[in-house]
Amino acid sequence: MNLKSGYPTLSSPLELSLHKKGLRLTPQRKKVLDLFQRIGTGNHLSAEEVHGHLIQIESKVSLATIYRTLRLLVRMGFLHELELTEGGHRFELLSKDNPDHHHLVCINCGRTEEFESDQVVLAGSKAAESKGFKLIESTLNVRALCPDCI
Amino acid sequence: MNLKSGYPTLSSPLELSLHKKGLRLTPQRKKVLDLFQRIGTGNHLSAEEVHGHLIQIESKVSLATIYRTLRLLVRMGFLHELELTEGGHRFELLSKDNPDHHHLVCINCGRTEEFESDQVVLAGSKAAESKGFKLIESTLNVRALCPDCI
DNA sequence: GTTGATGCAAAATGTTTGCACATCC
DNA sequence: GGATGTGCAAACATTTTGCATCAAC
Repeated sequence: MNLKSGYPTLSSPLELSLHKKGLRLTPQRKKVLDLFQRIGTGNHLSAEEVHGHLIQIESKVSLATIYRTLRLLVRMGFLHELELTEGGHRFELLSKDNPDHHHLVCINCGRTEEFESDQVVLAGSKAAESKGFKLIESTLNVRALCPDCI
Repeated sequence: MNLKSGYPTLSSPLELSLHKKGLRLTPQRKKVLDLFQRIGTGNHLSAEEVHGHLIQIESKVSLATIYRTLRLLVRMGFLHELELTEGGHRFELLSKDNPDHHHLVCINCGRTEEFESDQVVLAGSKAAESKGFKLIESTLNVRALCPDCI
């Protein structure tokens, strides 16, 4: 976009956030966030999977950079880190269309469904308030068996 | 058992559960569960910490056995496994006085408070039901900053 | 040109496993 | 006595780090 003369280069939210902190927009960082935006909300990828996708589709990115980038994107609020499964954390895109939501995970096959619940959010904030804590986020993980695994 | 005349040896719940499955009551298993019962409900220990406690207090137990025992005790319903922190899971005693409860964790210092909420339990079971899943357990993790870390 | 970022390989964690020996029943 | 459990050390999986080189600004 805006490749030719005349049009100013639009700064992406990522670029803006990075520059605000004196950090740089690198192809690797852009590609990782792009990947999450391409696969959309509700997909949970591990670091290894992100690496695999990027390698396959094109460029060589090192796994170390993936880890560094994922942590960065979480810190900057672009991604959300999940701890649903054993063996490695997973990440998902965070956006306005994708507010606080919770996960229903099949402990047998790993199938994951998402759902929202105002009561849960409310219960979390009341708990935090009553103990004098400042709420950051609350997530409900429901471990269950999916229809196929019952 | 019932070695001497008169008084029958009381079998512990642990021993009963083990024998029911053809498994054995070993000093290591007893000591791990004893430790959790001694420190009581609401304390969350990592495998490494359990190992440390047992080494200190007395006997040599190997870390491998701790891992095996913790998994066993979870499978048998004596302990509950938590995934509150980065870097290793933690375990806590499970008992009647200690029903489904949730955790409020300070992401800075790790301080943990517990709380209960019927609404949360309800929201989890409704979510499972609506997708045709069979509920196993639901846990709300609230990430926050404690008063000292704000 | 400067500072921050990447890639590589090595190290650090946390956890599991194979196998010989010990021990519970 | 025979199956089960333990300890040890080695294997594994995931994540982090030191350092030389590279690239964004």
